[in-house]
Amino acid sequence: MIVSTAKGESERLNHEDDNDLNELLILFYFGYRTFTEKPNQMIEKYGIQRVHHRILFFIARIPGITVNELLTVLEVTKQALNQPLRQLTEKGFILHKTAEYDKRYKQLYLTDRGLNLEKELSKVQQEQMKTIFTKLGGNHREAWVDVMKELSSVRPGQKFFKDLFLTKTTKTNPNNK
Amino acid sequence: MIVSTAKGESERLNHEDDNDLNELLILFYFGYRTFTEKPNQMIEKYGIQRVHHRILFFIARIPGITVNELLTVLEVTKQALNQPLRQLTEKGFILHKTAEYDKRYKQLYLTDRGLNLEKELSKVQQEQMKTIFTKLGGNHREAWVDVMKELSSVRPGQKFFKDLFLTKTTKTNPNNK
DNA sequence: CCTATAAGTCAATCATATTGACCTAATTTT
DNA sequence: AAAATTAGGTCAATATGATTGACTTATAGG
Repeated sequence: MIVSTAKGESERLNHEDDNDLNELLILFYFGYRTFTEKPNQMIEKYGIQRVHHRILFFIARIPGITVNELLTVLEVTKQALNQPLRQLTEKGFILHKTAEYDKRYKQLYLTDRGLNLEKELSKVQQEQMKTIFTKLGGNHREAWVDVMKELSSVRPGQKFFKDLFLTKTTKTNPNNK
Repeated sequence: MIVSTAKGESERLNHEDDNDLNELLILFYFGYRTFTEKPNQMIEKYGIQRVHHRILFFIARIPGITVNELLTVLEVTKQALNQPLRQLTEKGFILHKTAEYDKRYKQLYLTDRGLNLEKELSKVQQEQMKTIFTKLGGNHREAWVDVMKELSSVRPGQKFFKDLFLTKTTKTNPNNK
């Protein structure tokens, strides 16, 4: 059973009797909801949603990413990306420049407004997790991250992001052309 | 950066230089996708989706749960639950009995077919996570579960589930009436 | 010139979910 | 016994996020 404790001492629950593995779906379903709840509330007033936050997140980490690269990272179709991208542009959170090395490519960047919002959203999520890691102490952060990385690392979008990040943040020309 | 490793030895990444907290959204977004991918593929052939799996999951853990209780656990409206519930009944995965203690209540149960499917789905998810926990070793499972429980425990649906589980699995009469 | 690629768009459809209104049946309250 | 409440169901409209498929424009390159 998942039982929350008020006392710090009994923080570590009985992991033997208690079959952790029987309630994995609960941990992911509710965990994900908690993780996205605050950012969702914050962006609501701008008329944007989860998908827009994800887009801001990735453009923030790979400035100059192209449309095709972004949809490969997100593992969605261009039709799914097109509208939210246009909305973010209209609302002044992102801008795009035609690539000099190839005018077919559109490179995406955050505006100051976009940078500020993305920072706020990331900050809230980071502090929420930091609070938990601090409370639990020990190697909880490292262990949790290790497990989540194992899950993430098998995704094509994550792998593509990794490669992009390594090249785009170390070279001037985004496509090595 | 999130970088997967092939070598077991270098499994534990550098958590100091590497700012884990800067890529939390990636861990959740891709992690959740990996966790749900296999069950999604398995249930596709029955014409059911994620929401149906969640329903099967909770009925399996609280047999005899009523419709209102279930939608409180899932944190959705009755309109959102109604159709998938009907589909699961039509496809022979669940059945409902009118409660003897109050004929307004409909108690939900899995059929043998539903029980089998739910077991298969849970098994796949459990084995996927077990593989990771075994690979990483140490206290990775306990630590990961602790963190996810912290996130989950704040949700009203999780709290309600916890209470339901404690009463429904220890008493004959589901509503203590 | 031909072909491929990047980006955009239109249309139809699906899955998931919401708010709001309204209904029936059963139970509880007054 | 009548009135109010509760559990469950349903209809309609709408929103969000996504898909497949078809088609267009602009650019690049052999």
